[in-house]
Amino acid sequence: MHTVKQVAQMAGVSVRTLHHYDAIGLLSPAHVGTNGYRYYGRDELLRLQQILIHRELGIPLAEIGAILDDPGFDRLDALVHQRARIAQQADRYAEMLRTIDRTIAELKGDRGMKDEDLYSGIVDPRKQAEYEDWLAKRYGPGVARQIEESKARAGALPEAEMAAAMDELKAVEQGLAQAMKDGTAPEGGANDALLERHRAWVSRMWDRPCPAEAYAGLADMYLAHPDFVARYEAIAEGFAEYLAKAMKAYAGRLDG
Amino acid sequence: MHTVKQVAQMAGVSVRTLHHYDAIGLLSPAHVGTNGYRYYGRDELLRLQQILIHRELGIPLAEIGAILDDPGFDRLDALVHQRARIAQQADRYAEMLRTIDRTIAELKGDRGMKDEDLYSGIVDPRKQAEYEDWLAKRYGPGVARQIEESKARAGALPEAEMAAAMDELKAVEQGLAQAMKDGTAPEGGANDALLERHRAWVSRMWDRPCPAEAYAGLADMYLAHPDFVARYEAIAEGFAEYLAKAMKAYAGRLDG
DNA sequence: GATAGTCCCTCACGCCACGTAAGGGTCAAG
DNA sequence: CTTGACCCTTACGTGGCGTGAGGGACTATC
Repeated sequence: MHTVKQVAQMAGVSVRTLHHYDAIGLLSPAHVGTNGYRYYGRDELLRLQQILIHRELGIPLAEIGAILDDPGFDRLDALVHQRARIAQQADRYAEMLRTIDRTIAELKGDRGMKDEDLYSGIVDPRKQAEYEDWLAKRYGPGVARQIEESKARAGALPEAEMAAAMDELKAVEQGLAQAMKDGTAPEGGANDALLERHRAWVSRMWDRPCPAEAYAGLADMYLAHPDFVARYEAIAEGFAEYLAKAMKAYAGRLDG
Repeated sequence: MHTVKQVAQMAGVSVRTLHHYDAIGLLSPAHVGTNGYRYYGRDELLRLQQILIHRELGIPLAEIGAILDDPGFDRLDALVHQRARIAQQADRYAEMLRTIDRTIAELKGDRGMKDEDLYSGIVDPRKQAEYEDWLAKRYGPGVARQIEESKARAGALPEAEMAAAMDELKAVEQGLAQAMKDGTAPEGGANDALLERHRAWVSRMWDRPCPAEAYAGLADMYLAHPDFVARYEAIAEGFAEYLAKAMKAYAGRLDG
């Protein structure tokens, strides 16, 4: 059990903020003493973490409450989701850095930089005019026109489909990485559901079936090339090898 | 000269915001027509960029105005400064990601995570008491222990090195993606510096030299495998093909 | 040259997420 | 039993806009 000040210091918010969150029913203490003191436990700390992550993403408090109190709310699922959004923000910052660099270069050298380029990465994607378009594209109508547009550039997938595909890939990888961390053996059948999703994903991206041997070959290819290794090692230490082993074992079972 | 709406769309702010900035004297139009219309020029766009960067860092508008209007203010100098702060923020996001990952792991596995660890990266460093400690840790002593920890897992790269490698890869990719957006031809020699960095990176990861043919082969491999295509298309539409072309052309020049 | 559609303007009130006192209990250490 | 750091509630203030309302201005088309 922690007092307001303890929680405030840990979480980097003010005491007033905790009072406020209590007042609006967003975060109530686990316990209130007869003296009126607020005491917070582990669960409240976790909830506060969620609140702060959401807040960081610019979501209004009322909405955060609605999300967290939704009966269908799954903490794990939400975290995975928020992780992706945070990663997006991180990317935005990376682009801001590049924009600043280019602006610096221009101030020094006077090379041409288009006006709108001044803001790449600084623009909050939520506020960009295309955002609603994007949402509509992703969930609603207007798909027809969109497909036409994206076919202009041959071979490329529509953005929405690509985003969905990346999400799926990420989810599968996270699942497998977790399995590794949990000590699940790569060769066992415990990961088969995830591996099947992975294989299906590959097949979708190839736009043709991915039989067992091809899948096993892919595993070898992963290990042989640094970009893959780097990418998977970034997810978790030792993950590249784990993934390759799991894929080959699964392929073997498919063939068997 | 741009109207309010044009500027608003470029910069990702609302028209109301521009009105507001005008009202408080933070950003005045270059010109106001007899009809009262506001018109903004290049200088104002640059100033707005500065404003938004500062705002992103949580600096109040009044203070931003004071900073920008300070007679000793040097745009270049300020940009360099802000760059550093943005980079710091980016680091914070990276740590948030790690915190989230650890929380995910804990929710699944119930392994111990100290209460205060729930907030590492989420805490705004300005508010955290340990901020100075953190700086000391980062640049000062205590480095030895860190290195020891990361070498615990043999064979794998130390985390720090991996992070640096990923940064380098990202930088190169971003640079090439930008070149593509700028209309630079993939086969021309304009990207050679970046491509050499890329080849050197591959070689470092392989831990053996990467001759021209191997590099060209890698390009083919990129195109042949969905994970790569997906990853590069996520960076920018058409980038997978662009990168492959550039790599092969560069390999050709190396050989020739 | 009328009509419609899209832009632009100036008030002016409202709102969210707290900040900031004011006034007063509580608790652990010395 | 006092001191000082903590806790409480109540209440008003503030920053950075959002969101109309009401009304001109410009462009295109019929």
